[in-house]
Amino acid sequence: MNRYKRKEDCPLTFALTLIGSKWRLPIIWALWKNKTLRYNELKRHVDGITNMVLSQSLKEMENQGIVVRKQFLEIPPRVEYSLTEAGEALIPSLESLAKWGKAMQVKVKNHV
Amino acid sequence: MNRYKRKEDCPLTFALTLIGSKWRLPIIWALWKNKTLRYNELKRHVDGITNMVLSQSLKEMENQGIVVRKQFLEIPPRVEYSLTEAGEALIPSLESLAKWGKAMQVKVKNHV
DNA sequence: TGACTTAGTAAGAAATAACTGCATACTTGT
DNA sequence: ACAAGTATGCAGTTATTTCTTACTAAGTCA
Repeated sequence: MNRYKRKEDCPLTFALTLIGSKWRLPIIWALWKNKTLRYNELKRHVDGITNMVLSQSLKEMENQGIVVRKQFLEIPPRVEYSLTEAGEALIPSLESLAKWGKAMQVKVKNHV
Repeated sequence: MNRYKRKEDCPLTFALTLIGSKWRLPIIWALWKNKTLRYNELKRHVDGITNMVLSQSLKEMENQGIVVRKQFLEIPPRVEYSLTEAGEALIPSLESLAKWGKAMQVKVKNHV
């Protein structure tokens, strides 16, 4: 008895499609901590991410309204990324989730 | 400059490993709504899930301390699943995330 | 001229997650 | 006797994500 005909209609599932893949949280976190980062700076903050995945993710997050891209017409090129208001609105939820995650980590450690 | 040497140490990333895969939220949600469900009942509530994925997920979630399995020695077999306290502690975070997700859904609809 | 910088792109391979279909062993209802 | 319901599990395949290894443009600096 789901409230939603399609799973995609559930706001929670929808939220997870926005932040649930492997690199979304690290990207959001780096932007939150630094407010504004250039492409390669961001890449250095998100350790291990490839160009492919980073540029793809940024493009998607821009379309989804989580991230703003600001391009300067300079050479060498300069592009700055930051969170939108909607992106920042996500932070409290993430902090709440992180708190739960932390408690779970402790529990697992003590149990095993 | 991550605070954690390994990504797995981040409580947030850890939380997502617990709830981020395709069927975790639907399962948790069904158990939250109904408090206690037998295996096949649960399966009917989580529309489209396969036995493979459901039984696998339940086993993992039991190990992770999110779900309790209570087995009755009857014939035909009876097994009841419910959320642990830790599992229920997750609900407020999910509600907060869902609220954000809902706002994002509206935003996307209005924009496109 | 040739190396260096920045912000990406492209194509294919590899890794991971999920699905399909079937099997179990026992009991109740028709 | 036979179908249906109980709680799973396994093998094999497909689908989805992520990674690898290149490569680009335009200008600067030596």
